[in-house]
Amino acid sequence: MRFKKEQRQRLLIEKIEESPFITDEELAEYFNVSVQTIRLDRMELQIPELRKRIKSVATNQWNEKVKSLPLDEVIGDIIDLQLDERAISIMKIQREQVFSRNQITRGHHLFAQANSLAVAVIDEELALTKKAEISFERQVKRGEQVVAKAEVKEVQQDGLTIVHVHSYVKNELVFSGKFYMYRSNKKES
Amino acid sequence: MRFKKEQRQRLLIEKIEESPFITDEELAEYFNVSVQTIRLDRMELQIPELRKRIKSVATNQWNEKVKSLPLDEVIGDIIDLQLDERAISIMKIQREQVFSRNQITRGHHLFAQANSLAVAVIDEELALTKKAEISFERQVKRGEQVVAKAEVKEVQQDGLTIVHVHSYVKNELVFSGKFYMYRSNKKES
DNA sequence: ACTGCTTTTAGTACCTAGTCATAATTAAAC
DNA sequence: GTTTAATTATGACTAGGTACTAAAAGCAGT
Repeated sequence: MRFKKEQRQRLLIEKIEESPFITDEELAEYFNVSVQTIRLDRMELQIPELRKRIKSVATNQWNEKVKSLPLDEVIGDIIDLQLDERAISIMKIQREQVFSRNQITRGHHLFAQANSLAVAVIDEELALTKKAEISFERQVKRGEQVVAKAEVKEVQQDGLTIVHVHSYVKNELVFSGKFYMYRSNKKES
Repeated sequence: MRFKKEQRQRLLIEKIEESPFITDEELAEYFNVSVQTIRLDRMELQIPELRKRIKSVATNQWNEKVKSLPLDEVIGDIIDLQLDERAISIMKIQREQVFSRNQITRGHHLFAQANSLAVAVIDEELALTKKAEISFERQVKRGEQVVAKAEVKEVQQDGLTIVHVHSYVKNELVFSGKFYMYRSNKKES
């Protein structure tokens, strides 16, 4: 039996996402319907024709290659910042940040958000991480919004600064870390 | 004056390389010759038609994307892997990975390399990081090649696995970390 | 069983950005 | 000034569509 419209259209979206270089004819064969049906579906779903899909893949990545370089000096969006005191950033977990098998966020993204927040909160041209103790408290899934809160705990006379970062999804702790930061061009990150 | 054949063909190659999404008609206008001449030129020079050029850009980059997701599942290139024993990966620091001000690698990239190596070394469908203690020993600059070595230190009966990762630039320790990993769908990363 | 509605097919004309082949025109070389 | 090379024109055909019209099939309620 062939699928009915609704399901076919859902599958169509997937199919095209998965392999955008497929013609209407091939799709028609795949779904065992006429070419016209596929075209109606594409129209309803606002899916452009093959050539435009190909072109957009080509141009997107043309642009991405040029573009995707800045943007991530800080991971996540900083929404509050009190230098040398505290800072808050939010980050929504995207598809690219999760393991495809189970949709769980790969740890280094949570670390990156926290670490870059720890860098940002310090009132200095540049701070570098010297050491960190971190703990992943609960799994974070795709689509969830992670709120990271950094607090400067201690500034030693040599500049070493201890920053605590706690990350939450809806008030639930998902990550915590204690970062030992050096100011300016002293040590490492 | 219009160029003569030889020169026009040299420029044609450049032009198409520079902006591969240009039609024969636009090229004809650009060089002030007929469309047919452009087509003859393309034939002589073995340059495929617009649609094939677009498609090849798209497939190239689509493959890269498809490849670079699983390849991105591990940060850096794994060059040695002994499951549940040890693993080595290398990563060359690119422009995008450093602070533009001083060319020092942002910490989360070193962490990401180490963390994903710790995930990879574990002989399980999927491992998640529970906790980590890490230390940035020396600054890493753009262009340097970081060699991360992971060693499985301890596997407890509940599956908790401790992995040590040491990262080097030319035999000099730049990063070290102790990762507490859970196997499969137990806790967090 | 018949009506009314949605869904699916079919068919036509037209489009873009080409290919391939042939012929005619123009420019350059000797 | 003729020959050769380069350019342009012309017509037929292609893939992968759009846009539109119209017929047929499927089904749901009465």
